[in-house]
Amino acid sequence: MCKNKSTEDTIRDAARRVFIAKGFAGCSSREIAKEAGMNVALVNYYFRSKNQLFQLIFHAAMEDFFVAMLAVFSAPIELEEKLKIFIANEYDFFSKHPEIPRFIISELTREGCEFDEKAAIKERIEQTGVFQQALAAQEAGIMRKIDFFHIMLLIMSNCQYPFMARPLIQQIHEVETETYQSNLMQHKELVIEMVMGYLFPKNTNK
Amino acid sequence: MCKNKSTEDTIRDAARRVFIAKGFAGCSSREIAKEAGMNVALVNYYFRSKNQLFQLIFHAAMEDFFVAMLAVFSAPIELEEKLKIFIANEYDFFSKHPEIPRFIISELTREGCEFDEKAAIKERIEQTGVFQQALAAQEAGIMRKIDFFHIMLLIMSNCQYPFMARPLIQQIHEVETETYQSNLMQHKELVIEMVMGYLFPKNTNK
DNA sequence: GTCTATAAGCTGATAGAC
DNA sequence: GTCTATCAGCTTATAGAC
Repeated sequence: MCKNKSTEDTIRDAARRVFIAKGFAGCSSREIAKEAGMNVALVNYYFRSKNQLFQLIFHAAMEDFFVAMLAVFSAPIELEEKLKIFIANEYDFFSKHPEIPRFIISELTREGCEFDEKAAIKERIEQTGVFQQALAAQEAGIMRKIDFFHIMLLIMSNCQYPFMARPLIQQIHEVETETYQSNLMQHKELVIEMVMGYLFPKNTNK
Repeated sequence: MCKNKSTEDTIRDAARRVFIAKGFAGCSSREIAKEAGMNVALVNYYFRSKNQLFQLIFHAAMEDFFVAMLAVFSAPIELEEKLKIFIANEYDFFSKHPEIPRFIISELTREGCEFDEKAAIKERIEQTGVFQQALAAQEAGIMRKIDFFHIMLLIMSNCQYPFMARPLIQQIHEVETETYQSNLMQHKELVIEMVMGYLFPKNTNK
């Protein structure tokens, strides 16, 4: 009901938009202030420095990114169904936030982007029990025996790249952005079929 | 035999390294000059402006990128073999130039990066005849009937993302860069198996 | 909390000496 | 061709008035 966002929140939201669109190096504090309808002094009053504001936005983006992944892994369902839903969820999430994968990868590549700390992503994935579930499925002969590294990379490649690469693919295929997006909805089904077919090969000898 | 590169070439090579590592917004003309062991005035003497130098580097990178793709498409070999070699070649190329996909996608995303012009990638792919080859294979029932858009996106996702996402994947899996690179060599085989298996389903009923 | 004014430094680009 | 010196304009960040 409170339509009046605080100054702090207004700046934070503007910063998120600008940083995600242009990256840390691609924008100035003044640009963020302008986007928020404020002035530079206010940005530094609330967040001390451009870098500190950036860390805030970046860590929040990483958190959203991983939370979207972890939620499904924790669900008490069969592995095959779980991975299927996982892929579908990733497509839904990135349809709403298509810039996130490029933003995260670009900024992690940039020197001076501290992020060794906390996170501990692997631990958090382990805690969902999905590793053991995969191992069990592999032992039972249901799932192809490949390392979790490859499984994750496979899925992430096919879920994230299509959103990151839109400008490049459009350069090649000369389709409108709307057409591109609807093509990705088809691509999702195709990815599910291919990845699941590969990870869970059915010996269809009746 | 001529070990003395010209000043122009020295600056161009330095610019390539710096631009590809840090992006247009992430570096200054002075930094490029310093990397080349020159001063700013020389950079602008030979290339007029930072932006003009960037366009030169970027267009050359795009050209290398697409030439690496097109070479295989033109070969007079069977489609299945062709795509297999294509994937292997992409992995070889990106092993040597792992920053290229991220560089191209990041800069194409940046506003102010002109590149609608020339290129005409689609035409150049069409001229290799690989489209028709795919259509023929689909008509003959050898190849799964999906649009070339999806085939390309599938292959590019699985060939480019693993190189772009190294910092992110290392964040998750906590492996050394050397280990990561050797994992990608395994991943190549896995990608070939999965993609080829999906595109060319064999009804193994003997 | 919010503003203007200002600090000190970096930026792209050029003029002019050699 | 190569250099130093310099330009106007932008950058991050802060000091001080209100």
